[in-house]
Amino acid sequence: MLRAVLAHGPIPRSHIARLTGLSQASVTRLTTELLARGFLAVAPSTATADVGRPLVPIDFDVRSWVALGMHLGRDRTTIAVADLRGTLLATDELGHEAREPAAVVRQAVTWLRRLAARHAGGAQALGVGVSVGGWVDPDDGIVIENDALGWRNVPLRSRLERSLGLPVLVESNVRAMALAELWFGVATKVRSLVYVFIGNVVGAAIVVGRTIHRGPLAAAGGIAHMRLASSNARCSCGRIGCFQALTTDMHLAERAVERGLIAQPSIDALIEVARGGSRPARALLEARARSIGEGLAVIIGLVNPDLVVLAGSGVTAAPEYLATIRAEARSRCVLPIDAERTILPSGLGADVLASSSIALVLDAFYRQELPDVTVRSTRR
Amino acid sequence: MLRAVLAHGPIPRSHIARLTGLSQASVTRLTTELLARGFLAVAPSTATADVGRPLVPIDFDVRSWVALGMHLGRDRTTIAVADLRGTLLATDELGHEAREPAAVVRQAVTWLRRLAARHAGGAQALGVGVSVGGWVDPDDGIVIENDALGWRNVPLRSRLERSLGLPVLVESNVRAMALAELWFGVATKVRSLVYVFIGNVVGAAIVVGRTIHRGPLAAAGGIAHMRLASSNARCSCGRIGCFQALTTDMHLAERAVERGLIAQPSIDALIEVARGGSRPARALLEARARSIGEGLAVIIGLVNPDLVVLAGSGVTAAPEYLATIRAEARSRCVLPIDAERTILPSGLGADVLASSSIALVLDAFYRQELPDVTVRSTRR
DNA sequence: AGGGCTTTCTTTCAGTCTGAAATAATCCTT
DNA sequence: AAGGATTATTTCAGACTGAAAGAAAGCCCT
Repeated sequence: MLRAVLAHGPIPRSHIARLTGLSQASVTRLTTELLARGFLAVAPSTATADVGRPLVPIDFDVRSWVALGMHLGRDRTTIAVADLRGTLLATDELGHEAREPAAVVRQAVTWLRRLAARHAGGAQALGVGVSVGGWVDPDDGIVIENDALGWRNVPLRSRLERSLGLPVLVESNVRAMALAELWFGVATKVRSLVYVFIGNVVGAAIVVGRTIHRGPLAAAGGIAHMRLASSNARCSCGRIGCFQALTTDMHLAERAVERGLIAQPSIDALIEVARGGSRPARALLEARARSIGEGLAVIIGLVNPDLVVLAGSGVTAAPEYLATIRAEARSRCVLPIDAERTILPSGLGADVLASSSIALVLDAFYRQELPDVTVRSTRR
Repeated sequence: MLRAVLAHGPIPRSHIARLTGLSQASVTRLTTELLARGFLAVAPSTATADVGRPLVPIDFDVRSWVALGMHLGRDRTTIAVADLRGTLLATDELGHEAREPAAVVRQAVTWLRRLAARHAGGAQALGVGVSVGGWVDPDDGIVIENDALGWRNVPLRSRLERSLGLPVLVESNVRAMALAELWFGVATKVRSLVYVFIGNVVGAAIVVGRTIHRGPLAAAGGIAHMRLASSNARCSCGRIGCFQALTTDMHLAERAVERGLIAQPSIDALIEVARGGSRPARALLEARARSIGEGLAVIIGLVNPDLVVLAGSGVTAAPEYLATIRAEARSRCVLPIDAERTILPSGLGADVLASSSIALVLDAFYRQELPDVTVRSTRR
């Protein structure tokens, strides 16, 4: 029901009933409960049909509840406050003072408290979504391994729950971003999805039946060392031709430096040069796009999702290569895929990090998995 | 509930309640309904605890219902009758007289009717599972493409339902086999699974949350053209190093002929020679095992299933190479996988084809997806 | 202004499913 | 034959559902 409200903005009860297949009676009962709990509110009625009892549009109550989120990145923490619809009310970025878990957590907690106090307007917080890179076990809320921060087995959830007194949802950043895409991005109407992130690291998240598939080790989505045939670049794992070695920003930038196209290894500089007309720079970026397409073909062949969403600086910084990616994926794939429709760039803008941490909370909320928030129908 | 009965054989109601988490009251109600409908029966009581009211073991009623199945292969049709537990009551193989859909279907229907009449003992048939190679759309029951039989867009289900008057479930053979593994094989206790078949063709099936994931084109599990780096064998698709080109029986047999190891391209002959001590023959098989392991590493990294099940003549005919497959997969995989536990050979014997067609019916039955069979609790 | 008309929303009612707890059943032990 | 132990059944109340009847709230028309 909440999904119908999310998807269709302010919406009258009778439409909800039609969309969800529930009876009007059930919708009324549920909405009264949700109105009482402060999750929904009556929206100002817009001009509607000129006959019959007027529609009463229902919408999320953006005043009484908020979701909080934080993304713990290599160099900075992004914190966010958002309403139930996922609209960001405020975000902030904090440069790390130190990378020790204790210091990062302390800083994030302090500033998140402050941000919430200032922008939540007295609303209650549903919970806190924590998006963090590397290998994460969401069930226990533990960061198993994060090279960027140098963390190993950090019990993030228990620490944060203790100091914030709110439900905390820890998840890998790639999976969090996939959820954001699923709720607020281009994948809202899709059942299965593979989200592919290509930036300084590469990773994927698999969604089947609108549920993230994590696997027993919470490690599903590992595409870094998928072997591609198109090159023999050496990967940090010691092997040759890994997807990671061919597609990360860093790899490309280093190649460009080797070839004297740019002075410092920076992907932005390389894109700049390519846009300036440099043939070899463009060739490098084209080659990466083909590698990405090649990898996608493998993923699409194996998983055949409704949709593939591409994200990360490796894709968004130079969208002009999307066509190459699509063409390569299509030609490598035995399936007759419609690449224009099934391979899409991320629908989230610059606020991906903030949105993705928020998506963790709202996903749990919509699924009724949040510990203290359960909705049952009222009977009088 | 039925799953508990399937897993734990004859089992008293109170145990079912404990296993399923239902209350004893609900279990009683459901069992009485299922007993009345002839799905369950009271089993002969075995000697049990020597105090208290004796347990009444409940088991499937193997007399009043059966499942029927057929596998349409390249050269022959396998037909089967089985009880609700999946135990085969009778199977038969029919060589095709012709490969036209009409001829194959007519023959299969005739003989399946006869087999059922003879071995079902008056039991009703739940439905007919049809396992067929190639690209199949199970929703519409259409065989989109099957090269072995030369079929294109054959509306198999509608034809069979008309002539048999029973619910018909059409599914690709690989997915049917994965279901059989899920219900009767080594994957009964597992939530997610990738089933990898390697024989004259290669293919996979993906199970997440004990449900087959098919994807929008019903094409999930395509691993044939996944690129491996270990060789440059040319695939029928025109590319180099495809998984298919490196691992099918036919490919291996042809290689062996090229190298003069055997006279006729036959995988069995090659295995024979290798077992006889031929170094180059063994090297060929070892190389295939490593290729398979390499492919598995990609699959495991991406999907991270609870379990990988290997099947098909490419694996079962020469089980001595399983260790190589596992070792290669483990070494190629960045995850710390326990290959001995998570990569297993199929748990089904020679009756795979029959069992897999039966699994289609029982899977639908257990999920209550069979059109005329729905169970609701009784109230008096 | 007030009675129809139309549509939305609410309430009533009956039905289904559930589990807790009381009750019945059935065996073994003494 | 009574007592004990345990399983199976029934009774009961609670939760949820949809169908249908009823109330509400606007417009239209005279």
